[in-house]
Amino acid sequence: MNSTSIKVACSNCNLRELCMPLGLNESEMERVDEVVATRRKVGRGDNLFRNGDKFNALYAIRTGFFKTRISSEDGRDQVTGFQMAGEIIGLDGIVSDHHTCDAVALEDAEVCVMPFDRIEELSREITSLQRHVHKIMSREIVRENGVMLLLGSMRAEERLAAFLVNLVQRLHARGFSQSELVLRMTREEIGSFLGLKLETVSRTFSKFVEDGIVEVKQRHVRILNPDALKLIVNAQTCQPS
Amino acid sequence: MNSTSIKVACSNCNLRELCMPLGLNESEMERVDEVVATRRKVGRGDNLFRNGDKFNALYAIRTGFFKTRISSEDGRDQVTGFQMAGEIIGLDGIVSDHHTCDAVALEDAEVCVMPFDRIEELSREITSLQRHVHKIMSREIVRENGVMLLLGSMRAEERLAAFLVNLVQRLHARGFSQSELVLRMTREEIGSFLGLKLETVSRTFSKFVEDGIVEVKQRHVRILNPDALKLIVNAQTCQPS
DNA sequence: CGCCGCATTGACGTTCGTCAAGTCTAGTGG
DNA sequence: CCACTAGACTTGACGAACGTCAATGCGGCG
Repeated sequence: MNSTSIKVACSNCNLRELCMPLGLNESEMERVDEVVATRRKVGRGDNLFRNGDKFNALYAIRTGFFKTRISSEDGRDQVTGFQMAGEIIGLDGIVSDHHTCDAVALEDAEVCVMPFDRIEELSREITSLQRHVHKIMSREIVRENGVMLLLGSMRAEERLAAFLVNLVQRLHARGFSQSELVLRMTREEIGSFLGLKLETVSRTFSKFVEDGIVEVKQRHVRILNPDALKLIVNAQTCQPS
Repeated sequence: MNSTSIKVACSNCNLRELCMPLGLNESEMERVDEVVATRRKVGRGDNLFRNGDKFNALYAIRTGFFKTRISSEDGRDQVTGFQMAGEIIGLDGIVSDHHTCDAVALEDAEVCVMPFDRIEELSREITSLQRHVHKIMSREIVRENGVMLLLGSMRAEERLAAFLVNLVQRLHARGFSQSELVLRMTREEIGSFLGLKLETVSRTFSKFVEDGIVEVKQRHVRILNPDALKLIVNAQTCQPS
């Protein structure tokens, strides 16, 4: 009953189309399985890694929900992303051999530990794995570009709408509802991610409720009018009344 | 007088410690030279690539200055970065095989075209090149994290100060002055990057001038008090008077 | 010389932050 | 079973920071 005996191979994992490259043959598949050295459980509120920690591995989230966060010298901090099952965290550590952000579990979680040396070694031999690693990093760059657009040019309503649309879309890709979701983070954490204060997040939720776009009961959100939400995201700045 | 005859090999390029991995032996060095397929000149105002273009290559900037920019559906756009000699652009294109941003030359420029297939091929064989490619991508992720912090939690003065400190530091690493710089971009482009309007950028410059921190004459900036500038970047939110 | 794009400056408005009071919910312990 | 508490959330009143609009200045170039 130790962790190796109950080990689920990547090749059997139901998240494999999220984590792994497509089109591997059987022998490649077996070798990629070996990239996952161990699993690690992270309790709610605990850090998977912290700013300053030595970088050794990337982590594939098997279950649970994380936030990543950076802090400025004077103590302000910024949530840089929320990560869910099938997503990879730790890429920030490659450049300097040390992590530059904190990864905090927002609910009890389990991750696959993938030592980076092993990833590099294997991706020298398996072309599709190499390409996959490059894509994962590029995807993160493109994602952050999108967040920069959000933070640099959107107003509160647009930010929150974009946030909800993005979350629900990612959850849907994992088999959850398109219209209902449970937020794993507080208003303050949402605000930190969106560059807003928690009160503004709360007010904006209330505004959406008034407008009949969503129902909100604490962290439970039901999207009543997804089109309206998407419309807000792409809103021209000029709307009469 | 054609482009191959005047070709400068990476191994002789004075930017090699910025673009290339360290610690290559001679034969590796020669092979890495071959990653650069051609050079390409880009006139001021022209695009190196555009959103939607097929992704083929990464580009190392030899001379000149670029901005990268993404646009939302409704026409707003966001400058996602300014790039100078020795820096690599095009990483956004890897994930979807198409570029997702525009790269525009802010002055006449020349880039080294590095077909990505060739990079991948060679980095399967030269471990230090592989590691180098990973670091470049990770560095970009970390850079964008920093921009998110800036956009999400800093006020106008802090943003502009951070911008100036960052620019001058990168220029200094290239042998330019620590205290003097010529901006290659308009106030509007600075504003777009920092999530501010051009008037706010202008006003904030004027404020810095009043405070004796910088001298500004159009795009010419001289930093009189670098410590004050760095202090603003890390300022506690509470300052009396 | 006159034009044009870029930059500066001022007056005013909007959005969001701040501060404070109060509500809801889940969890604890009597 | 219910009172009690702590943390998260909501709501209102007010103010600060930044955006908007408009007038003006400046410098380079044909």
